[in-house]
Amino acid sequence: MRSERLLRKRGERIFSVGSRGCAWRVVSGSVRIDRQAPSGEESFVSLAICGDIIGAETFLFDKYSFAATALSECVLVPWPEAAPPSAEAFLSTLTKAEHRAAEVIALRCGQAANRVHRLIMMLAHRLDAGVRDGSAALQVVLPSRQDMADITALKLETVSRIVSQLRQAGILDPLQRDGHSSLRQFMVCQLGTDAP
Amino acid sequence: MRSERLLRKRGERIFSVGSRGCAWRVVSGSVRIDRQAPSGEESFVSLAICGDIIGAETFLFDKYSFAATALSECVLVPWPEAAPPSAEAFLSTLTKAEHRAAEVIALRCGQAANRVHRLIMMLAHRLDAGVRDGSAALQVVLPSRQDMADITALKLETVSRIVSQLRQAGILDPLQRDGHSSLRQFMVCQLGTDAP
DNA sequence: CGATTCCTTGAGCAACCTCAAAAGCGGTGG
DNA sequence: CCACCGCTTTTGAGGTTGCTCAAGGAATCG
Repeated sequence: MRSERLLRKRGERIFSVGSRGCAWRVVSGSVRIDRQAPSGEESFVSLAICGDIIGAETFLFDKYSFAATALSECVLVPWPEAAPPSAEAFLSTLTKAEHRAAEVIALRCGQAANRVHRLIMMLAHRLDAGVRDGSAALQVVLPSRQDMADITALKLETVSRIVSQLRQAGILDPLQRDGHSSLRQFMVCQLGTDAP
Repeated sequence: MRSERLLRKRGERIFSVGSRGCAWRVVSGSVRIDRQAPSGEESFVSLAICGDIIGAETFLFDKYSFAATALSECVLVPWPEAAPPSAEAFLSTLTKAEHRAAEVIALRCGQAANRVHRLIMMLAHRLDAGVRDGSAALQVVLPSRQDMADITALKLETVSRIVSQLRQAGILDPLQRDGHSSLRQFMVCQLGTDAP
């Protein structure tokens, strides 16, 4: 087994525009993809979560044309895992990326509270609780408020207010860590993404 | 020469979710891509303009997974033109689509006036004036106000107001057609996309 | 335990939305 | 040709939402 598995902490750079490297599959955590404006500043483009492929453009250019940064602690493995990718694998990647892009676009429609709620639902993942209590609990590690703002095209103060609202509404339940309630890690206590 | 060339008027459907067909290259005009929500209603996903490929997912599923509608009168040709597409051609399509997605996402950032202005600049194309006056004039046929609103995540009244502003500011110059100034067809009289 | 960075909360305001009415455009048929 | 219809666009007035600016509190790291 190759040990090329990559681990990045929240906020760490995974790759930058123009550097060399391979494509990766996101095994856990979440990643933001940015493009670089001619001026050099980066702006949010897309989101990658568990199962998504990032950096596929390296097969064509062998340099990354986007930048990738960890939104939460995340694990990546080189892609494709073994043999050179089939045309089908490529197409599957293409269509998956298109669907993800569609979801990301949708995150910028509608009321702020809904947008943030939908983003959180996208990031949340089933918690295989080990316990057999049948309740399909969801857990989520939130990105920084600034990252959430970049994704939803809101301001960080607005996102902060909405996360507070969701907490008060009982939709988000902060995990307890040595007495403190975490600002990042939550249990998600409502299934629908359609808020008022 | 095959006559499979497709011509669609403004507002006409090009293909729908679930129907069979091939991929197309947009030769002229502009196209909106929508996805279908589980509820059945369609929501804007992406934009295709001159040179873009749409419906590439048919190579994998042979059914369209998005819907496409003409934003302005447009011409399409089957893709790939002749031989089965190479892996490179696929990848090129993938990365082009990613770049387009990046631009579309950016159309939902910042102030309304800037967003609309940037959209118009994306849609505008160089007018080979036939005349040798050297001025690289730009021309654009605008989509309906509602379509522009869907793309920029604004409301149609807001888009209408901003188009009026741009007209008054001399950035858009309505083409004259038998005495009337067109609401759709404009000369673009400013190069930068960075408004105040 | 500072120092730094991130997050929260408040107050006031501008931008954008909503609702509504009227005008413009395009087609159809008398 | 004109009258009429439906649809799109424009424009106005007023209300909300989300932004800006600012300050204080919580978390993280050396």
